[in-house]
Formats: sequence, C-alpha cells, structure tokens
Amino acid sequence: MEDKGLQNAYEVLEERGFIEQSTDVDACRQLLEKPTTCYIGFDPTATSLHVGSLLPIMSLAHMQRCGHRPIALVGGGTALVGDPSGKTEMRQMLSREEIDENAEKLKVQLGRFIDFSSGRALLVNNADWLAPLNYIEFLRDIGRHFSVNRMLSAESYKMRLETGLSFIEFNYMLLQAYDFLLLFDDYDCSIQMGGSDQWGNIVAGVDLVRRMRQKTVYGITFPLITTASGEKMGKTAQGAIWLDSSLTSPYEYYQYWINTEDQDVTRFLGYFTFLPMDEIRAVAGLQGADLNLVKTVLAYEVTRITHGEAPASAAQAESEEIFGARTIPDDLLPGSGVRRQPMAAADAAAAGMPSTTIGSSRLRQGIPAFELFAEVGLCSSKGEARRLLQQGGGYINGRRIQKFDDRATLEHLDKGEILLRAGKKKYHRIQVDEDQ
RNA sequence: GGAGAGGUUCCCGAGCGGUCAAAGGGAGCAGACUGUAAAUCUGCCGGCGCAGCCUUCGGAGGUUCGAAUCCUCCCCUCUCCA
Repeated sequence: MEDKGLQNAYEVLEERGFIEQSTDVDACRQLLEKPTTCYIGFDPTATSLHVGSLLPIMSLAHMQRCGHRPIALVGGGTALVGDPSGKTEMRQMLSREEIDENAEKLKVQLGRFIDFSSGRALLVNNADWLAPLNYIEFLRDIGRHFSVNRMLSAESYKMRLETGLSFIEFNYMLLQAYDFLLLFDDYDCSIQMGGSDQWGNIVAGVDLVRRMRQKTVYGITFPLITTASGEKMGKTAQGAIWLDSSLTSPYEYYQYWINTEDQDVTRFLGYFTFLPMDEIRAVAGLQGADLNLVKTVLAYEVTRITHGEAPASAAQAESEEIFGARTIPDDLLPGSGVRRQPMAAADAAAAGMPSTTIGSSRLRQGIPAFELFAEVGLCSSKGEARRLLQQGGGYINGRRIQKFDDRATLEHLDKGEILLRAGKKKYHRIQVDEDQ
C-alpha cells in the first residue's frame, strides 16, 4: 500500500503539499518519470535535527519510495561559514571539531528515515570538498560567474542588508551553488530541494551548472511550515522539539504532535506521515472532539517513523494512562497500525513518567509541598512552586493541594508511590526508598 | 580612522537621583471554559517559608545620605562619513 513505485514523485510531493515553488514544474515532473538523483542539505549546527527539518527529510523519503536516489548532504563545510538566509543575525561559529561531531550524529538520525544501504541513497559531507578549496582558484573558476548586483537583490540578503552582513556569510551562496555543481558532476544529481528560504541559494546552483556545464538542473522549495496560529514548527517554550530521543523523549514528542491545533491536523498528516492521501482526505471533514482520534493517529505515526514502533506504542500507552484512552474506529485512517483499543490497565502501568525516589524517613516527617515540587523539578524554584500551589495548580494523587506548605507524607502513598501533578499536563512520580 | 546613536529583568520596549524588583506589550505559567485543540476572561510572571530580606538594569571604578538614572575608563552593537 505504501510503496507506490509507479506514482510520479513530483505528484506525490505536490499532492501532499510539499511544493511551494519549483524552477520548472513540467520539466521536473517529466524528469522524475525516470530514476533521478536529488539532494537536500542539512546543517550540522546542532547535535540533532529537529521537527523543523522533518519536512525535507520526509521529502527525501518519498523520493526514495518512488524509486529515486536521494542524497542527504551534511553541510559540514558550509556550516563553517553560516547561511545568512532567513536569519536576522549571524549565527554563532562552531569549530571544525564540533561540526564533524554533529555531522556524525545527523547521519545516524537520517538513517532512520532513509535507507542508505547498497547505494539506494547517499550521504555526503561537503566539508570533504569545500575545506580543501583553494581561495584563488575558487574565485577564478566559480566566483566569476556570480554577479554581486544580482546577489544583492536576492530576497535572502535583503533583510541582512539592513542589519548587517559579513563577507563570510555573503559567500555562502557561492559555496552552496558549488555543492550543486559538484553533486551534478559526481553523482548526476539534477534536483536540489530545500526550504523556501533556500530559493536564492538553489537558483544560484542551477545557474552555475547552466553556465559551466550548459546543462539544466532543477530546484524545488517547500513552504515554510507554520502552525495555524502562525508559529514556526517545532518551537515550544521548552525549546526545540528534537528528533533525538535523548533530547526530546518519545513521550514528549508524541505529546507535541497530539497537541496539534485542529486546523493543522490533516495538513500535517500529509506532511509527516506516509498514510495514503485518500485516507487523509476522508478524515478532513471531522470536527470537534472527533479530531482527537485523528490526532492520536498523527502522533503515533510520526513518533513511529521517528523513533520506531515500540517507543511509539509506549508513548501512546503512557499518554492514555494520564489522559484517558479512546477507541479508534477501524475505518479511520485504516492504513495506520495504531493500537485502536484501550489497553488493559495493567499493561499501561509500565510507562516512563519521570520519577524521583525519596527516603521514607523524610516522608515520615512530611515534606512541604512547594519544596517537593521544586526539588523534583516540576517547578524551577521554590518561589515558582509556591505561586503554582497558591493558584491551585498543584495536585497530589489527583487531589488539589490547598495550601502551598501542606505536607506530603507516608499517608499519601498509593500503591507504593505518590503522583504529583503540576497544571494539567505535567506529572511526576515519587517512589519511596525504605530507609530507617 | 572620523562623527553620532545605543546596550534595561526570556524577547520587544518605557524609565524625573530617592515613592524602581523597575511602566507597557509579547512569550510563558496557573485558574475558569473545554476536546490533552484554538479563542476568551482572571491571576501570576528575579531569589528566599515572602507583610521582611537578598541579588539585578553591558563591565570596572567614582560622585552622593541614596544611582538603572550623574562622572571616568573599558567592552560590544548599530548608523553616517572616509
């Protein structure tokens, strides 16, 4: 069902809403009738990719499913320079070592979405060819094809012309264009994809190949994904939503997706799952509380694709334990393998809620609630805990705490543990260590 | 190199030498409402068992009974000129 080798990749991407702009729609579609090589660059500026990179990653995965060969380019070289596109300020420079380290981690992550075995996809690092470049040669061979006048008119530089743009960043476009040229030469790569902020850089590469090789290559950009309320994807108050499970746990990740705004649900199913579009269209009309069923499928699917089957099911179980389970009808997004029936209570208990172990002697004396909330990390300071509790946002075993200094004692023990809750969604489990 | 502007609590942005832990907005958090959504309303929003005390206004000194507000030097950013 998922592997529709026959469908044209361009149409798949278009149907799923991936395409914002392309250099030549008809030519791209035609090119993709036959196995083609395409690439996207990823910046190794952090140890992990985050949700913001999910759309490009999924596009490569779709390409591969349609029989094409994707190249994931880790920008180990370009990251040394820093892309000014879409940024207000120059980004912090990282050392070569840090970038190499990050690049290694990105490889592993990308491997979960794309099959790099036996040449079905390639992973390259542009540090391999950018780092040894000779400045003078580069200027003479590549630099001469670029018009500063044109570059200055590029949208991506406009914003920076107001706030300041350093020369090193100004060069970024040449390097990315050179990447495309090199991939074209070495791997016959003829399509570059990227976020809409990459349009200028991609076109620069297309132009460079045309000038130097008299060949036409193509570019496709994706829309900037924002939520219905206008936020950029993947940003929360706690920071980015990472794809690395040690930075953002599968549970948090699942929760991020299940909290998707109503208006975004079907759109996101198209972007971030492999569920067939006709199934997705079938649920597009759902409204109100019914959408929560769809959100469950969305959260499960995205978590499964990112972290795997088992962590996704565990996240689902844990969420259901806390927020309650629903039954998902079999005909709702039938292509998904989500568990559709509520779990037996016993199975659900094995969840990975954060927990702290406390000595029984301390509990015997009783611990003021605000201290406990701060100690356990539910609040960042005692003052904050105090405010939370005074506003009625703290609970022990589901019962609201009346006074900020009410004590948690051994009497609160329920099945060997105490369940703390801050607000509606944050939980913490206290376990007791039998000391004297 | 020359001339000017400016660096304030997560962000933006006010701030008369005392009444400033610092206006206002945003973000965030809690409560109400709900569907683990959005919108809305209310409260909170440096630390501390908190009617009090402690540490903040780029950095270091200084003037004052008293400074985020005045002076000196330094660091950084931006604009214009060369």
